[in-house]
Amino acid sequence: MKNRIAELRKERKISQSVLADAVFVTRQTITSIEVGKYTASLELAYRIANYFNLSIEEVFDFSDLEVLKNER
Amino acid sequence: MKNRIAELRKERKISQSVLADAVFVTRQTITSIEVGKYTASLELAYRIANYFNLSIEEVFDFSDLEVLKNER
DNA sequence: TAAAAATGCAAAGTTAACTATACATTTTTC
DNA sequence: GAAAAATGTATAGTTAACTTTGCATTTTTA
Repeated sequence: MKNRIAELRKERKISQSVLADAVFVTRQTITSIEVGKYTASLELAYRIANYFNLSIEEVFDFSDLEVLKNER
Repeated sequence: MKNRIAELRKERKISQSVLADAVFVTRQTITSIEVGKYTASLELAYRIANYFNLSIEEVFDFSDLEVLKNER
């Protein structure tokens, strides 16, 4: 799943380490999620969105799941 | 983490099985999430919220995480 | 331009989300 | 009131999120 984390970090000049500490995970976790190696948990997604004062839907891109929705 | 899934299901008279099928998980997964045995993944949270035409934040209760937010 | 900070990336280990199966109890429907 | 549907709960197994460690490269700062 795609997300805007790297983009939001750069806009606000926040390093991976600072974000990682703020949301209580390791830098490696932030990196992995940024590059799409895996998807954030719901709690982490919320913490990240909240850190940027955005909703989860504004940070994470669910458009690749819409297909399944339309298949219902 | 708390959520409004059982409540939303009952309002709309949708069984666990029907919801499970609609969001591509087993009934056991829905049950476990409803009773708080574990937290939904981000993708599943999105699918469930979307099924009810709500945002993730409207279905899942993150208030137990606010503490951490305020500690920043 | 050297030092410090930030990023990239990789691998092994742990934990939590989810599946599959199964059976007992409760609720709904006919 | 019997059958069918829905729910509760439990357990063993798989997969994916996340940690930990470590080191190499790039970018920033003094």
